Amino acid sequence: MDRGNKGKSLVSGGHGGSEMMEAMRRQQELVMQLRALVLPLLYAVDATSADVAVQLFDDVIACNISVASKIEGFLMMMTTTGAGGGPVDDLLDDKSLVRKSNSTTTAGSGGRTTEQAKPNGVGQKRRRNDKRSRSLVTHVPHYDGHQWRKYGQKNINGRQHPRNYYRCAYRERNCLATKTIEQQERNTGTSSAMAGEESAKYTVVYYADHTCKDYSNSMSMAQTPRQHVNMDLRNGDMVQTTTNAQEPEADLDLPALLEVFESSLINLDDWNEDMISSSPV
DNA sequence: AGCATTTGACCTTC
DNA sequence: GAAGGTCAAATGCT
Repeated sequence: MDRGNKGKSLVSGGHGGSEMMEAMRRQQELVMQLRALVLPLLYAVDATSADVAVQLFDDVIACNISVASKIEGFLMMMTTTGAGGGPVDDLLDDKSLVRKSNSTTTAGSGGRTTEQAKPNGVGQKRRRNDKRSRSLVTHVPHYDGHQWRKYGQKNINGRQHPRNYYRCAYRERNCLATKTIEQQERNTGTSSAMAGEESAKYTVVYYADHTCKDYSNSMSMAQTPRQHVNMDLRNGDMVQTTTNAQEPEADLDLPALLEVFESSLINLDDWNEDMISSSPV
């Protein structure tokens, strides 16, 4: 439904800062995808080179984050001092942003009350128009450098394909990152089902940031967890799971992985707002 | 046996 | 009340 778009505030185009943030974010995503592609293969060939690659990737990401934070600071200054004013007005125009934090105190009607209102936010509902979300369109929704565990699937009203819900596999480390993956409507004129699957695009929406990053990085330095990429035949979906398989994966879909660099579209409408709303106080 | 996924129920938001 | 998001028991897989 268009419910999710109802409150979608618009960052007016042409803001230099927004464009820069867009580029930085896109760069981050692409580096993460490249990291997920290269490291498993490299570890299978030469662990030493792989360690160097890990450092290089981390350095690139660190540089990116550094620049992004500077831009963020600049944007913050512009908005809090009232200069420009546009983005702030847009944000306040969104009802979801005004949504109070006291809604958490109302949790307590059903049978799971205390279990659900956990202090770390686990069990709290998120909305599709959550301002902290970022979306990505890709052919390979599972190659993002993180391990995910599926926890739900829903048929969405009026959609051809169900929406799949994933949370970070390191949730026990208080990593609240989640994402949803939804296959986009198939293009008309597709002659065969297989062709349709192969060219399928997925909308991936990320919620919250990974707080398990340090852990995964340190793990990759010492012993990169082997990742298995399996084909979920029922959904035509690839599932990346964390296992301790001994053999290097031979089932990585390289063409599909490479394709992501040509086809990924990052929808950054919300990212600028995200940076503003989630900035430290 | 242990772990991940599936799926129906429950809860929150709109 | 409908729709979306999450939980958790059941199920399947390795």
